[in-house]
Amino acid sequence: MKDYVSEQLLQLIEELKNQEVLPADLTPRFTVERTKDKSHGDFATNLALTLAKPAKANPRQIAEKIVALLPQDGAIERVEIAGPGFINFFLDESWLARQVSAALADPQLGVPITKRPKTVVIDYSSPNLAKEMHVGHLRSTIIGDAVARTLEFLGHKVIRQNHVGDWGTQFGMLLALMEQLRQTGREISMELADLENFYRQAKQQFDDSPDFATRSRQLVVELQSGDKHCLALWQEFLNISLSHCQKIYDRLGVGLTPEAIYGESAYNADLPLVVSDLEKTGLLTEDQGAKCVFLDEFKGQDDTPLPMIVQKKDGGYLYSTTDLAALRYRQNQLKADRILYFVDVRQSHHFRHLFAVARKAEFLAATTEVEHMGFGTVMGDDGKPFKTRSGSVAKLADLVDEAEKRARLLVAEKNPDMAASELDEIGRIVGIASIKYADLGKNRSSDYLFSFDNMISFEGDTGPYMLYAYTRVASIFRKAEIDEKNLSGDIILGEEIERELANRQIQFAEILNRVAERGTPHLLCGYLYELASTFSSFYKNCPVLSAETEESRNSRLQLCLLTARILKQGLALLGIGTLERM
RNA sequence: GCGCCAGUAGCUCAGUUGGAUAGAGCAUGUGACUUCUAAUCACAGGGCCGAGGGUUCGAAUCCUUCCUGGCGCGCCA
Repeated sequence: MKDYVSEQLLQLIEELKNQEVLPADLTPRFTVERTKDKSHGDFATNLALTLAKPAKANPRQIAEKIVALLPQDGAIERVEIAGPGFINFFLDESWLARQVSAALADPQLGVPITKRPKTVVIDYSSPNLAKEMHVGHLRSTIIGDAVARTLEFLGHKVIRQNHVGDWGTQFGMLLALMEQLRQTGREISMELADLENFYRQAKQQFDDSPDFATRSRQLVVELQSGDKHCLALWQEFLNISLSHCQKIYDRLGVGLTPEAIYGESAYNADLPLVVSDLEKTGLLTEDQGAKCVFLDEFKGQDDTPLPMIVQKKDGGYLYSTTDLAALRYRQNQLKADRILYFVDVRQSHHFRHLFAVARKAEFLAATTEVEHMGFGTVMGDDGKPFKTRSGSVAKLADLVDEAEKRARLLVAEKNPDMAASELDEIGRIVGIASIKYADLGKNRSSDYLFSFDNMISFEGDTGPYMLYAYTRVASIFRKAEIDEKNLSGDIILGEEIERELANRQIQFAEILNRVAERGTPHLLCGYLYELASTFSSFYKNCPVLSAETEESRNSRLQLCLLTARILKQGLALLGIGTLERM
């Protein structure tokens, strides 16, 4: 609708140019926005205000000219000029009602499939397989997942890439410990059940025992040269670690599968080629024995050029090299039109550098968009990165356990007679929803404070509130005992709150497009919360099943149905499941 | 030292890229359950948008100088 109004205004500007009210070379910047205040209509534009200066006229006079030129339109009931020269648009009620009917008839709920589908590669989650997944992986995993789902819903082809850390020197000490345990006849898979502890043991031995450290380094070299024994140990380790990750993904309802795994080691063979190709394009410089790329835009202290080192003086490669290889693979093999990285915002400098080098080296097509979708740190009550009470990094699995436990407790409090199995199920869904909603609801790029108390408080803007809102709609249909497929009749927007609800409902598409464009699921959370809260208010004020007339009852049932569908779909795009009762 | 990000109600956070009277939730206070789930709803109080200066019809938003906090900055990832 916003786009539609903008379109008309653009035509109108041309008309004004023909009339020589405006200079011909002018391309005005203006906005069409939803209003905050109902008295300002449903939409408003500042066009007349921005035109005042170039037209050398009073903004209100220009506004009048604009209004006079606006075509008669079924969607707009009336137009008003207000304040210093804003033009306010009031939506036609029957038009709004028809939009609701159309959305109900549409499996996409009124959200158009994109006319220009893109292949979008999304790099997210990407844990280090040497350790267990911890709280630091939460945001990348669930924000990336939500954006992936949203892009798919809009009709794009999404390729998920889980760029796991499965290579590097730390694997030497892990393999050394595996080897040692095997010699003493211990069952390795058992020992690896607690990855975190395994890593700690290996690290400790590495620090304490020179023999162990030597063996570790030796194993790294053997692994890199493709030694069979080493590769087998390494593969065994990876399998176990990956299955830990998959377990977390499944619990969290994250749409990552083994198919998405394409780790650092996948690029090993490519690394020398990256370096030689950089050399061919003349970008490579040797500096103090290391192979570097220097770009003029990247300066360090005292204006000294800042290199991107792609090969160390000992011949080893670095993460920059791997990232370049990955970027090229995504461009050439995966045919990406757009590449998104959901990685800690602290790496933003690295990514700027990486993208610039990749462009210069033509590893990326000029038309390919690449964006670092950085996210902030999860903080504890003390304002420092979130840790457990004992001061160690919080394992994701423990976090999920805790959330489920707390959620179950509160659900049990509300439903003293509920069967244990149902409590488990509901507690699980509510717990996960709480964690995910609390995280996804915050602006991606800033740090946020993690608090179980806030997110499982069950009051206000929380995951549980969203699920509760959904169950209330669901219960209406249970009670009514009607098949939603048989609902028909016109939508009647008699009450102000009904109008408001309809207005929200038809906004879904606009929100999803913005989420997809900016990689910001918190906009969807905010929208769904407003929808749920508008619905709660409607639910209070407008009896549905006992509505005064049959027409009103039918209309309200349809408003309920669309609310339910948008809530369910919207939450699904966030990776949050719904419940029919709770 | 250089660079990036942040500073909005007691707390946690929004603020549609410069728009109309800066908004939510929690917490506090008041009212509403014989009526579709009160995990709810309605209402109230609460603000020098870190500070100063500038740009203009109009600034939380843009520019500038400071203050405070966080994070980066050549062979880790």
